[in-house]
Amino acid sequence: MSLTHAPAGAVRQGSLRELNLALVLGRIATADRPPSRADLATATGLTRATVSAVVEDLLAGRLVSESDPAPRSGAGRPARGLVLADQGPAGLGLEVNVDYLAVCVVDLAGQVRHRTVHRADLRPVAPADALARLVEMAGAAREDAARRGLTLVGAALAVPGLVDDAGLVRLAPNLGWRDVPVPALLAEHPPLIEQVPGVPALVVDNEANLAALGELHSQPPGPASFLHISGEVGIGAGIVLDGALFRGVRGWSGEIGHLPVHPEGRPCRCGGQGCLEQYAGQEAIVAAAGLARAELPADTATARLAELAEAGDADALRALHDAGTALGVAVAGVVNLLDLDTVVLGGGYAALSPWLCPPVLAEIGARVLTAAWSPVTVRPSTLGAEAAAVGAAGSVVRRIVGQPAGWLARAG
Amino acid sequence: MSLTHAPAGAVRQGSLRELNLALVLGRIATADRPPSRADLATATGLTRATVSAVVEDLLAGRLVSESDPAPRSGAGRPARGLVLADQGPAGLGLEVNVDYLAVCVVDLAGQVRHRTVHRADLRPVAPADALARLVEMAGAAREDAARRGLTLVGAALAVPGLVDDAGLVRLAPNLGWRDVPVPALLAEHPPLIEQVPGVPALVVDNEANLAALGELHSQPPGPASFLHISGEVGIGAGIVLDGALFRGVRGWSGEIGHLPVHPEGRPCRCGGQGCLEQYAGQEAIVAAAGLARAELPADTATARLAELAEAGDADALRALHDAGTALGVAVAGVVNLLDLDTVVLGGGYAALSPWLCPPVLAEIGARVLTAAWSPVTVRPSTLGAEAAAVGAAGSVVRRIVGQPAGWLARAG
DNA sequence: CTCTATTTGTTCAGCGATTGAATTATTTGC
DNA sequence: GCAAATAATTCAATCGCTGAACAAATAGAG
Repeated sequence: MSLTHAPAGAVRQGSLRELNLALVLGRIATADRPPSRADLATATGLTRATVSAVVEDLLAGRLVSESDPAPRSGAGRPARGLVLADQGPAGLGLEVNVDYLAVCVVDLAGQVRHRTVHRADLRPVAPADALARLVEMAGAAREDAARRGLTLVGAALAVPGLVDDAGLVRLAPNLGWRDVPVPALLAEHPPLIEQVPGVPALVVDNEANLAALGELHSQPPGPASFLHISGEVGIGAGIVLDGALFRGVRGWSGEIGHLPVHPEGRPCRCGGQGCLEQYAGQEAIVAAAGLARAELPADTATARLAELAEAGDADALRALHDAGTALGVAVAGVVNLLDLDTVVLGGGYAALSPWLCPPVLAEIGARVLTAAWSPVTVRPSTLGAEAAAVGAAGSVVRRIVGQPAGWLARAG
Repeated sequence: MSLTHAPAGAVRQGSLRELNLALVLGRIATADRPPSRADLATATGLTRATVSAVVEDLLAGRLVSESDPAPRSGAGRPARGLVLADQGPAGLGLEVNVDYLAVCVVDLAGQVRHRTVHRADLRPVAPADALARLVEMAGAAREDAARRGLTLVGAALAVPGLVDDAGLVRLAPNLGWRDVPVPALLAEHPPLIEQVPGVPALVVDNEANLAALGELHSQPPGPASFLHISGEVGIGAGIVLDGALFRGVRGWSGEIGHLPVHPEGRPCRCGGQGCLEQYAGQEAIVAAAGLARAELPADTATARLAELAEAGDADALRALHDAGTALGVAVAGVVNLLDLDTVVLGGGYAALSPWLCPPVLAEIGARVLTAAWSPVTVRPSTLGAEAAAVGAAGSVVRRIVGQPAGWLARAG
């Protein structure tokens, strides 16, 4: 049933204002032009009187600011446009990946206001040391943010692996992490975050999930429902349904890399056989293209593949076509199951999408029952390499936009 | 982001009462024992004063009634228990399937209060005639319901095929239906439904979706997230996520029958190759068991298979094992993707589950990365053959429970 | 240049719904 | 029979939305 879900708990007097604060702020956030109070009233169904009162709260809390009057034709008192404040709360995005550390700061409007990437092979580094370096970068990010009038209200860390509810990294195979208690390790450093009710100080999540969120909130915003596939050494997917990330019962959704595409095919390190990862993972493509593993650091493998394909190298083109076909088989299954109309190729796949998209689309066309009535779009990610860090930071500020009352209670 | 979603529109004074009516009624519906007003107050976080006022509205609207005081030990004034009324609004469930028509009436509490099944081969019958028979059965159901004090407030029709938003049956291959405008055909008959704000008079939906909803609201209620697989001639799945049916972008989710399990295997009538349906569909199992298609009407095929397997017939056991393995490959993919912890085998699979579950579980164990940490349950459906009709009727009354204000506005 | 139409935004009395404390109701146990 | 305990109701106070009137600011007509 797709009913409008009622809030879980009791609805009291104050909830009313909380909900309308979120409603109006959300409208301001998603509008394509700075809306006036009158625009907001007609868009939300509230009276202008209520919108004025709500906006007054938002202005007082410095979540929105008035912009120059938008040029408008016709008579009447000119409107004052409302935009998300470029100062105030901001989100801290952190990412630990196989070959880099990334930190970024995203403001309310979703703009990336700070970004640092530190390239290094993290596999030989102990988790505590990797996190210590990240905290150092985050400290510098916080100072830079403060100079811009931004306050960090929460952090999200992207990790290429399975994370449980408590933030414990159960397994990050390509990083060599196992049962790493990230929150406990980070708690040993001085806090960088100003706590706000309703915003967790630290969220640890799968890199593919956060990259999908980044895509959802990118400019222009992605569709409400799509599948975002991060093709790295492993293959992870973030599933966005109706504008929300679907995490699964335990938060371990999106393991598309282990969808069986050749059930009696190559054995996989997961214990299964014929998993997608064995046919469309980075190592599989590199091997199929005839490139020796040794001469290629992980972070240049896709770039080298793209170069070769661009130059018309037959082995590389065949390898990419085969990988795209395997990917297409898996994607066709997902589309049949979930009836999605958009598939985004991210991570290492983004740069390879000119060669991957055609075979993926071919498999979808052949295997998806409903493709005849409704076309499926397959496109590369709009965000760059550190999409997960941006998505992580964005997920923090989205909480403020979704529940502004917490911030307002703090800021008075 | 798993935020509590705010209602889409403006939140006004009246919404407050609407939301709390739904909150309290929902609590009454899901409680295992009739709760008192005081119980509801502590459970919801509302004050007893508010709960009393809300309950008064619900009693006046005959959505709940007071039950005998629940036996309780200790001092104090005895509580008056509150239960969903066994009179008042009810849902009409309709089902057109290959070999039967079914009609049922479900009351607020989810009890099936009326049920009629008419067995017949519907394939040679024109859609309009099939629907006319169904309407005749529904008329009798309404009279029976009225005698029990029940008012039909909405109907849902289950069809084994693809249905679009407007209720047009795009394609029901096993029934031979194509582009059947069900709402228009039903509009030619006198209405059976008393319109209530917020409850659509007629919803047409896929049989697998509605069967999954039936399982969700069965006694005892199913888990909040699970996959329900209806194994008939085709194989459809209903995906329940966080207590809500996931329908996909266009309402065509759950086409699990066309998940590729042997990408270069048998051609499928969908145009793809190696679809699950070719290995675990009813016809495939029957053929693999060496049973001639002609001697078996569709509705007895699974019964006959179960008989043979029970008797130890080697061909039947092998056919079921192979089908279960194919099903397990597909299910393992779904579990990897969505991280579900429960899979329900319904429809024709329910009776065959003693032989299907073991190979399905084996494939899950071998292929699901996270199975080691979190076991996946595979079990047969608790509802019987006409699960879709019950789920359809249940989906109607769930709307009343979710939005009682509409009914109360009507009933004064 | 002035007047009118038009649109924006604010002010304020009224009202519905929740709250919290006090009150009433009803039973158990001493 | 009385005190303790639990259930449910009553009522003034309060919070936040509404609707209408009003003030502000501009374009266009004459």
